[in-house]
Amino acid sequence: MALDKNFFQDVYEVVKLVPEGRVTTYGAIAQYLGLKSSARMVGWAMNQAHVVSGVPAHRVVNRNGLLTGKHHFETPQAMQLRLEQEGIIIVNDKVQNFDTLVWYPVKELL
DNA sequence: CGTTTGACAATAT
DNA sequence: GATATTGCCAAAC
Repeated sequence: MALDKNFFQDVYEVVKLVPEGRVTTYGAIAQYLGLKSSARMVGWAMNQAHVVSGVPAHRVVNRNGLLTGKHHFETPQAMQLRLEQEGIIIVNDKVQNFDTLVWYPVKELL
């Protein structure tokens, strides 16, 4: 984890730690980094995520379980497609069983 | 160098 | 319950 200096780097590491078939939220990541409501920075970081390889940004959704950032993917369908590929059911751009699939780094890695 | 905005979230009205 | 406001940090303008 190592919060060197790059906020983004930490975000990427946490996202990489997300288990397959599982999703996380911006707030969860922000919380894990010690912040409380700077989920926007996480979103910012994800904007750069497409530049970095190995960052499963498709596993990051908003606290509502909605695929808000699908538009930032190669194709808007890529996000939903990848999630479904991992066994996650997406309906109307929303993660089904989100409560069960959500993965909190603070809680799991603690 | 000051202002705006961004893949959000939590609180307040 | 839904809309409006605030917080947070960094990058783009």
